[in-house]
Amino acid sequence: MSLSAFAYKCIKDKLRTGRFPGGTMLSETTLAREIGASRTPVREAIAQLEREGLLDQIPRHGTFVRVMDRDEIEELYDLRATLEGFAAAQAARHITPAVVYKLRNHCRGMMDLVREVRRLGPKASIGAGLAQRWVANDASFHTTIIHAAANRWLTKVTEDMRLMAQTFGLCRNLPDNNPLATLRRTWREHCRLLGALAAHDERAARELVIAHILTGKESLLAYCDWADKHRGEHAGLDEPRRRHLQSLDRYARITRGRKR
Amino acid sequence: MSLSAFAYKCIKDKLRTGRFPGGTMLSETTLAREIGASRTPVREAIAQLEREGLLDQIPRHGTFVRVMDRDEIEELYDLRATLEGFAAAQAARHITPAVVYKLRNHCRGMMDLVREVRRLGPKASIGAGLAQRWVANDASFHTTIIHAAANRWLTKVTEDMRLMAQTFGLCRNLPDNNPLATLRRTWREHCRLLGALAAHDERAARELVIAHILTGKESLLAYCDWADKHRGEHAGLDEPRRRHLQSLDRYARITRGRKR
DNA sequence: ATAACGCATCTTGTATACAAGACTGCCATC
DNA sequence: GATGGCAGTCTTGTATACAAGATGCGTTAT
Repeated sequence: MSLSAFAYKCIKDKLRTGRFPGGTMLSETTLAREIGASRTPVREAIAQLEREGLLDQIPRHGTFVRVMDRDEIEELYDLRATLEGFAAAQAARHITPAVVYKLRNHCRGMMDLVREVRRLGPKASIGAGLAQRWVANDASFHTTIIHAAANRWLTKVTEDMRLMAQTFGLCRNLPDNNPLATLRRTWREHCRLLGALAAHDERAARELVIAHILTGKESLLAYCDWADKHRGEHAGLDEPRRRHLQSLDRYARITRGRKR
Repeated sequence: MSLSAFAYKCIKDKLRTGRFPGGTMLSETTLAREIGASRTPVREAIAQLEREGLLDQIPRHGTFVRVMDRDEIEELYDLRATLEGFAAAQAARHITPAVVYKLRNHCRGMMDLVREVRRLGPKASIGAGLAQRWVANDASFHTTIIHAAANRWLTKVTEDMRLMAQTFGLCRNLPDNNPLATLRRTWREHCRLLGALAAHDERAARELVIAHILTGKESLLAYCDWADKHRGEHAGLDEPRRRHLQSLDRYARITRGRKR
């Protein structure tokens, strides 16, 4: 594997796991040192991530982790709904028994998760392990459908969108106060979608997916609003946090002076 | 402007105008010499064009101008139909009188084109100038609608798709044996779409755009089939053509050995 | 004649040096 | 005290040198 690819994976991982929160400034030199390569491959990785919409490179100023405002999140989810709706319709047309079987297994896996969460009690918050399995199952379900649509361009574009949703993704630390209900709803919607796909019902498949994703959008936006309202309550001023706020400020200043 | 951006524009232009036909091998060194820069900016430009789907870079072998097979063209147009359909629906929701006015001007411009072509007589082939104006008008019409949708991610993705369609774009040298009819049809469809948009009729706008693009797909595929059938009839073996065939061969050999 | 080997030359991948813009903080000046 | 300039140090942008894989062709051995 090339160093560029390695650097790309490194940075993307840190982005996905929240090690580099929005607004963080990334220095090519520093990253190169951390990764153990020269600036060249790091630069290529950064360029690619910028093209994918995860970073924002401002000439001669620096590259920053993009932050999405509320409108942008809404736009992203609207587009995702359209794309995955199309994917579902195409999948319904082309689907094979093997894929149906695979999707059914995913649904079964999610049912198991529901059972485990139910056993924890109605108010218990789910642990990191369960949350991770949940996210992985959900992602895999959607990805399977996208691939079943058998449209290479669609696959590429949609994967990009999913990555962004996941990265900015606020889903990761979504503090759901009723995970059992959310999980059951997700499971139910997946099952219904599976039914439509197996029956080759293009219209139903499209509409179910669109509704599914728009539901996700609503809950994410609700979380955004909640987070906005409770902003600034973290008065803990440890060093890295302070530095992050500083870089975020710089980013805001530069982009404001530039784009407006 | 940075040299990278300049190199990007240079290469893209040559790609769009058909100077680099599908299968051509691009050498970083050679391009750098031509552009008058070092390999670094050229490399960045190539990387970006690869991400956009116009080039195909094969590690340690070279980078080639992508060629699309029939299926891929079909997939591209299907996706474009979905994306631009969504754009039209959103545009119908958000559209302002100013945008309607702009679109009306475009329609008027196309009507002028129709008149000019009609004056040429029913069987005359249209010249390069007219063709260029036609393509520009069409592109601008669609782009205006996409922007009116007010979804930044959609704009980005769709522009990429349009660029590809245009580049591979076979539209450029589509030998239409009845340009007047095609032009009139295009004009009529644009007018009808404009009506739906002005009336804020989301459903009609979406369906009209989808039909419009799928019609384009059909005529392009028909041309592909025609070109396939008449392949190999160009027995003229001038030096550049020969070199191109050679590079195309190499490309085919490598990708075949690699992907299959 | 044919197959295999090796070298010259192509390709990209990576490291590094240097240039130049942009920010920061200090110091001198008003 | 406020303000303007200036150097040091950050950032990215570009050129270039070198490494290493891939290719093609000529030579040689069978």
